[in-house]
Amino acid sequence: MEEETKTSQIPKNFDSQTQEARIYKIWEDSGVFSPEGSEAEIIKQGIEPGKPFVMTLPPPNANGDLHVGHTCGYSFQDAMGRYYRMHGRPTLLLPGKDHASIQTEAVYIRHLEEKGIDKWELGREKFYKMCYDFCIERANDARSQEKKIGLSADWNRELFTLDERLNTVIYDTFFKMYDDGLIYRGKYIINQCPHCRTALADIDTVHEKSRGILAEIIYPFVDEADQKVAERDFAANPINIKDDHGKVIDTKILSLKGITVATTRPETMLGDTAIAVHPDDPKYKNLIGKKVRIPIVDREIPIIADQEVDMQFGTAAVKVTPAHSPVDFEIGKRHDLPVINVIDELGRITAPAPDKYIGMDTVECSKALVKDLEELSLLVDIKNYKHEIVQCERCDTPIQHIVSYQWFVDVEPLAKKALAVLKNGGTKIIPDGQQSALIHFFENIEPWCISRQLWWGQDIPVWYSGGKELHDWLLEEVEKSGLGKGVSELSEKERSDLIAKFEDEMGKKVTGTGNIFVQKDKPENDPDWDGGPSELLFEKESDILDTWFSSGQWPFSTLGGPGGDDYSKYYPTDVLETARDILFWWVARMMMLGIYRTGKTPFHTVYLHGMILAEDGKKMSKSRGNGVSPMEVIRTYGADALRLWYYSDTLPGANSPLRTEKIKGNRNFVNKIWNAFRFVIMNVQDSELEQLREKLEEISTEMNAMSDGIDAEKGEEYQKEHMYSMITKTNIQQIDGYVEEYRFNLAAEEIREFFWHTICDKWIEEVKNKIQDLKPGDSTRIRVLASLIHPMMQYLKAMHPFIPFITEAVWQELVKLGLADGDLIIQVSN
RNA sequence: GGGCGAUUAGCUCAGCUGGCUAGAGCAUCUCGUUUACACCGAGAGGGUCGUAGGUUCAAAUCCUACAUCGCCCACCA
Repeated sequence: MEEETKTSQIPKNFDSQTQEARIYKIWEDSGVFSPEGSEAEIIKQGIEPGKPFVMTLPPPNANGDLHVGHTCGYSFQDAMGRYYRMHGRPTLLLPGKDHASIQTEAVYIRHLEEKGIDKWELGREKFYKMCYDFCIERANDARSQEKKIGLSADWNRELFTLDERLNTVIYDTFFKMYDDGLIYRGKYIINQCPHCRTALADIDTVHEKSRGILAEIIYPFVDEADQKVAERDFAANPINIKDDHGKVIDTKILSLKGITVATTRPETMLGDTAIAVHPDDPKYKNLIGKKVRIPIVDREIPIIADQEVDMQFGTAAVKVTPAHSPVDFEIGKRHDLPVINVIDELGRITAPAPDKYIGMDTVECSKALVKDLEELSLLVDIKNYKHEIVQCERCDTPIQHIVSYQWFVDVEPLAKKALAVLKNGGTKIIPDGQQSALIHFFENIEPWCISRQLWWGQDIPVWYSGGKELHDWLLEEVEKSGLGKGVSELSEKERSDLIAKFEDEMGKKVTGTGNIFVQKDKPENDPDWDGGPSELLFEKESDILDTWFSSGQWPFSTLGGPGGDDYSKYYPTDVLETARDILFWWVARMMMLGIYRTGKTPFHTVYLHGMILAEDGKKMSKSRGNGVSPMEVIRTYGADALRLWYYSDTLPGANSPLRTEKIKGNRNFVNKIWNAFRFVIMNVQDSELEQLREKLEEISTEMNAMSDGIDAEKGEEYQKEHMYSMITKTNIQQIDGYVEEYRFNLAAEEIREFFWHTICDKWIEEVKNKIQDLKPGDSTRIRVLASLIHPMMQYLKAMHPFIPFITEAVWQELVKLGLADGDLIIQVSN
């Protein structure tokens, strides 16, 4: 009768939906999510606490729900956290949320647009406030989802990347880098997204194949006498026309009127400042140094020689537009060419282009020019042409290369140090292949543009005396003059002369010196200004920082930065676990900024989990509608089932299609664990609990003392009693080894295999047979049961980091029976 | 153009530093209601480990080339 009662008390199936929330509450209440809490518990169990185990968790973007990639990361982070916590290390998993500047701004703008609200009408201040509230709300949602996967993070330390506490650290880095000359303001060719209306770092762009045109245009010689040279040299060197396979099928002789160039973007001719040819090209050799006239614009430009020009491509002569092509910008620098910018921030043609074209967008202008050139008989050819274009990563708008003043970080010296760390093993990337990729990235790194013309993000802590326009104007003048000094180093005379020139050119009165103040708060005075404080204008930098500038400091900013309490205890951190696709964006920056700011690499290991694909093997995306919400999976199969799938299937370096049937299989495994213990609990009589407890303790003591295996001399009975425990112990050691080597798939497989097919299929069946005829209270029965329960309980501990909910749920049942004590989450074994 | 990776059972994938008849989950087939679990158990079928060479006593595992596929980076007009 009693047996029946007990069985009916425990449901046949583990109901993850109701149980998980209850279990999570137990953990939160236990206080062990904080390193202080876990340390106290470790000490309480009489164990000397080990070195803290610390992970700063990748902050998800606070603009949407968690996706399967986020919960994948959390599963690995949590497994490591729980594992080391249960191995006596005070553990800190530090959570947060990322403001994700450009991405969130794009998301929020769309959100506003749906409500018919325009960003520009709203105004900066209001937009910021509303976006902030939006993020905080989303962050709350995200947090509750993080709890659902079982994340044992220290919520009291959670931070948002725009938190004031972080700003302080981040600005300190900015100031230090500025002082070290690593941050500078400069006029360079940048990627401009006309839709987002901001500059973008190279890494924030994507390259896509696109259909376009290739137009051949004649730039007539200024000196008609040059046609004679052309007549001789062009005829002697006809252009080969090739088919798709590179076979020469025809030849043609170039127009003698001038130089024929091929371009995919005719509109940029408005900003051309040279024609470049290869120095050894026999066609053009004798024309180097001569001049041609840009059609329509009527500007004379020189023919220059540059090694970059490919003699085999097109007409082997290129137009050079330093303002609108990165390659041309470099050529321009080498030959000291003027930079004429004819495209504005919105992607429209602007002065000094001819009036007719001003205001057109680039495609419109290109069409108009082609037509006009044709009328002038200067268009030789136009055909469809497939080529790669650069797009904004966020909105897919083709980016415009334009020249403008931006803030840059000279990352090269930082990359060198990071490279050294990678090469000497200070930080190891898993998988290996990605380590090579990162090395390659560091070896080829370019200056990082960190200013964005956006509203959502961190202010750049800079003030301009007399206004930004004046400063940038002075910068340009100083550079042109070749004085070789900065704006701040101008003599009084030089400065007043230049300012007078500026006032004259711009037709406005200057109230400031053009100096720059790198600080957070508005400066009170400018020592070089003598016009009286009331008239002094300080303009705040309106640009904001690239989001990766702050998230790149995450491992130490969250710990309070150098000098902070947490920093001294918990930095450098141990492992950084994240997705492979932000290796260059985030991991690279954390290494560079971390080493720069602290002198230490921020983590010894970077574990990159695989990318999760939809069941159809493609990337999950909203447009395809093949996305799967992790919350839905958790609701259906439970968090443990999903976690276990991650461990066994999302290997580093792999792309893993989500397999529902496997998750279902894992759910079955979770249920199997539940029922295995259900069997045990059902069999044990209340009257036997006392004896059983004693026996279990006895085995525990024996097992702790035992190191290399069972002592055969102790007899057969003894062996029987400890056999299961011994085998289990060995198996657990194997699993520990896997975890410490980050081979989670092997650990997960082993756990499944061992518990299901050894403990359940073999041992439980054996025990069933052994106790079949024994009466409750029989000492053999107690011994047999204990010999099974002991290893099963040990195995619960080993399984806990992977599948925390079911193991804790079972453990709590054992606590009820007095067979276990405390919470499984902090059962420390050393 | 450069970098990284993949190719193993019907499907999705394991297989670390080379070594017992190559594994798992799911799927398929046969049998089984034995008081933990049918979200179960017992068992079965199924692979010349992309191709061609090479190193070795021994290769899915190391090397070379090729083929196919994928991802990332990139300034060819």
